[in-house]
Order: sequence, then C-alpha cells, then structure tokens
Amino acid sequence: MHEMNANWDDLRLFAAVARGHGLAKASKATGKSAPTLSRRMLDLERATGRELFRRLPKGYELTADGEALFEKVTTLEAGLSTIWNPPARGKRTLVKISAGTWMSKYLCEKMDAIVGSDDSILVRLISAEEVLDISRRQAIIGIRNHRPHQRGLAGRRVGRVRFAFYAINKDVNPWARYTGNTPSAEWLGKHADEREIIEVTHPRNMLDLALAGSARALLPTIVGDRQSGLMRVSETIDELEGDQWLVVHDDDRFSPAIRRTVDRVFDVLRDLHRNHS
Amino acid sequence: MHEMNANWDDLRLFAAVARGHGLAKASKATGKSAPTLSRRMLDLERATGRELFRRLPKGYELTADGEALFEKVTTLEAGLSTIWNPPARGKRTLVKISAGTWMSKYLCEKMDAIVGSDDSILVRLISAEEVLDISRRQAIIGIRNHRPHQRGLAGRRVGRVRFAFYAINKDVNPWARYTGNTPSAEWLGKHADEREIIEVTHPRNMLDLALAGSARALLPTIVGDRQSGLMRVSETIDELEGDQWLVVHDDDRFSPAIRRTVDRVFDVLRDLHRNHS
DNA sequence: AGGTTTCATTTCATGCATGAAATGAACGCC
DNA sequence: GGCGTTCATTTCATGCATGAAATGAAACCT
Repeated sequence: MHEMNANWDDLRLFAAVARGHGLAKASKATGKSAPTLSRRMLDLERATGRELFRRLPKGYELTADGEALFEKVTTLEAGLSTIWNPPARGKRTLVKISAGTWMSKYLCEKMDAIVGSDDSILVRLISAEEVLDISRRQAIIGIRNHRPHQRGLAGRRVGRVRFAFYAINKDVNPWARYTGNTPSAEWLGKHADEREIIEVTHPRNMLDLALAGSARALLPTIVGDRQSGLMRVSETIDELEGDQWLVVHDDDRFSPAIRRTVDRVFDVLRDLHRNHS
Repeated sequence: MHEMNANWDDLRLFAAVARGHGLAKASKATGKSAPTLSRRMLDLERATGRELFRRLPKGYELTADGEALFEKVTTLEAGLSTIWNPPARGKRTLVKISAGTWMSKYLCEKMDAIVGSDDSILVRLISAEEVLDISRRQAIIGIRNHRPHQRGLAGRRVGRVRFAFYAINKDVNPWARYTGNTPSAEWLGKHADEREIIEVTHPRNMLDLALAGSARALLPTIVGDRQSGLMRVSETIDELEGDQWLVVHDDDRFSPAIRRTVDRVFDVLRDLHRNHS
C-alpha cells in the first residue's frame, strides 16, 4: 500500500481502540461498529507493516510498535485540536438579497426553501427597483437583468425574462403605468400616446389594478402567467426581453453559509424558469 | 460535527488539493475523483468552520485559513512519514508446522491452500509422533490431540478424531502394529495377544501393509475413510476417541503472516472434519 | 461571435464499506 | 458440566460514498 493512499482516518480509530483496550469501547467512542474497527485495524497493520495489537479474549493490547504509534498519534491529535472549531454559535450571517418587485414577491413565497432550518443566516430581502452596489456590500446577493461586468463580481445566469400585458380579459383597455426608472416603465412612457393611463408609483399597484379589472399591467411572463385571475392579452415585447442573473461578490463565495444561501436562491429561481418555459 | 468523528483522511486530501492548486491534479495524485474531492473539501470546511479555499475558474486558491492549515498538515505528514514502512522484502517468515503422520500427509495434499501465493512465509512441515515444544519454538503451529494447558499457548478445536481398523476386505486378519509411543500404538500392544502381528517402526508402513492386503491398519477414520482401496473392518475404538486441536503460541498471533497461515491451516483441517462427519 | 479547452459541480447508477445478525472462543459462576 | 456474559470475527444484506457521465462556467483563440 502506497503511503499517499493510506487512510489517515485509520489512525484516529487506532487511538480510540488503544484507549479502549479493544473494539467494544472504541465502537462507542467513534460510532463505528466493531467489525468495521476490526477490519480497519488490520488495514492499518498492513499499511505500517507492523503488528500493533495482541488480540486477546478480553480485548486488544498494544505491542511495543503499537505503543510507539500511539504516542505519535496522540501528539498529532493534540496538534489538530485547534482546527476543529465549530463556527461561533448565535452569530448569524446577515445575507442581504436585493431584487425587484416581482422577484421579491416570488422569493417571499419561497422563503422557506431559502432559509429552511439554516439557523446560521439572517435573510434581509431588499425589494427595490434601483440596482444596489454589491461591491460596496449594499447587497450580498443580487437578482439582475444584466450580466455583471464589475471586477470581483460573479454571475450565474438564471433564465430569460419576457414582458407582456395581463388583464382579467381582452376587453380591459386602460394601461396601468409605473412612473419609476425601469426598462418596462420607460417603454410604457414611450408607447402610451393618447391611451387611457392610470399611473402608479409602485409596481405592485399595477397588479392591483389588473386584478380589479381596471387596467392592463405590463408584467414579466414568469409572474403574470402564474397569477390566477389574469390572462395574457398581448404578444411579448421584444425590446424588453432579456436575461436574468444571480450576482454575488467573489469574496462572499467563501462563506459556507452564504454559499448555501446562494445555491438555494439559485435553485428557487431556476425552478421558476424551468416550470415556466 | 464533533471533533472525534471528523475524518482525518480529509486532511490528507486537503494537502493534495492545496499542492495541486485544484481538484484535477489532486485527483491524479490521490486516486480519488474530482467530485469526491470537491465534496470532501466541503466536508472539511464544515468540520473546521472555516473557508479554506477560494474557488476560481482555473482551480482552488488557499485562503489565509487554508494556508495555516496547510502548514499544520504538512508538518504532521512529515511526522507520519516513518510509520508507513512496508515489510522488508525477501524476508520470509519461517512457519514450522508440527503434526503426526496422518495429519502431515493430509496437509501435504492441501499445501497449495495453505501457502498459495503468500510469498512472505516459508513453511516447514515437521512430521513427528512426539509432541514438539511450541513454547520453546520447536514448532510455531501444532496439530495436537490435547487441549493446550501450558501458559502462553492458545488452542482452537478443530474436530473429533476416531480410530478404526481398515483393510482391503474383512478377510484380512493380521494386524500391522506400529511400535512407537502413541495412544493407538499402545492400544495395539495391549490388545494384540496371540494375533498374527506385523510390526513396523513408521505409521505409514501400516498403511502400506493394508493396501497390499497383508494386514489391518488402525487408522483415524478421517484418514481411512478417505483412502481408496480400503474399507472399515471394525467399529470405532472408544478408548482412542478424542479431540483434535490447533495450537499456537500467543506471541505468534501478532504476525500477520503467521495469522494468515494459522487461519488457512485451520480452514483446511475444518474442511477435512466437516466433509467427513 | 462562435468554438474549443480546462476546470469544477451536479446527476445518476452502482460498487463496496459498513453494520446487523450470526457465530465462535474464552472466561466466570453456579 | 452447563449456562450466561463479554468480546472479537465472519457472513450477508444494504445504505451511502464514490465515480462515470452530463452539465455549467470562464477563459482563450480564431
């Protein structure tokens, strides 16, 4: 057996067998069964080319070679004792997720899948139409409609987003118009002309108007197609079609807690696109 | 994850990943696949509660925590380098097996199963009726008709041995009598009376006489019943019935080579008894 | 912009290490 | 001597860690 491939974990188990003077006590200490320990000790004797134990009816007794190895293993065990620190308890990682109105709404529906039983994170969902600065840590995770170009940011493409009008039926003609600074809001401003318009200052009010039968709302198809009580009343708008990205700061990929959260947010978003297209 | 259960082998793999600056080179060095290494590094990060790597498109880069751990692991790796010595090559263990005539004959038939491809042992089969002193290492393994009582000897019961007369047919009347110092030889001396006797000074000559049709031979049933050309021509002799034991010195149980040989001899003998009874 | 290469991660099938159960051995007690 | 206990080892079924294959991402080249 080549040195590089010998299982170091057999050393840890060896120490437990030596301390317990046999397999029975070591089995309790390590959570491995006695048959497994028996085999692993034979593996270790083969790897070292030495007889480490006398196998007696009442248990295992170290040989001189075994005593020497035990000393070496307890020394390295002590040296390793500082590396197995669990993360500080009660110290949650704040994970700021920024998304627009429609994505925020969806993430709220799926928050159980994002947080679950993970008590090492504290999620703050920042619902805003403007783009927060991830490189300055205004957000940790961003849902974006552009690929990240900024240095130090990493992006994962989630899917494609299209816009269309939605209403309770085709007879509804007025447009609900959001007056903010988004591509879809700008499109509405450019194409409204002399149409009957109802202006709102928050995107969710467009949806309210549509559901009330008062106006058509320009919504992402992944949102409108899932909304009961509404139907699509136009073709999709080519100008507004684009990709959706999950953006993270490179440095934050190193925290297991953040990695897990990123993965779960990504999964949730991918599900949305997968079930839609 | 509790410290006692953390897998030390992850540390060995960690060093390989750190040296190879990623999973691809470490996979070649360790013989583990990249997916496995990826999972094991995540396991280790969980056990330590630290981010050990930056995961980049071109591979893995150690964090400061990772650098610290790498230093510690290479130190312990160096400390362990002397324990993985393979056994000295070309140095065979001499395994002296002592048995009486009939068991020696049988073991010779089964020597392939005992030695096989095991080139770490050299078997010396000592065929003798007298009992060699295992505690003084005249023999390493003994096939005995008594349970070992001597301190430091360990015995494993193989089976039961019975004696009966064998001949080519019931019409053969002379007895072949071995003049040595065994229980069956003594029994023959006590019961021969005025019978026609042919004396021999070696047990195998009794068999020769029987096969030649010149005499009856008192043989263990496990021997006589297997001998083509002979049939049992008497009931078994109660006085001569007894157990057969495999006896080893306790100290010799620690050598893997001897252990293996003991196990194989035991298996071969058990087969004999199992197929017979 | 499209294609190729290299790397890591995910998905899925399966080999093998593991543990439950059975077995064997030794010891102690009645 | 028979029975019970404790321990280790063997046998057999199976859960899970592993690796093959697929997938995704980034970088580089044309």
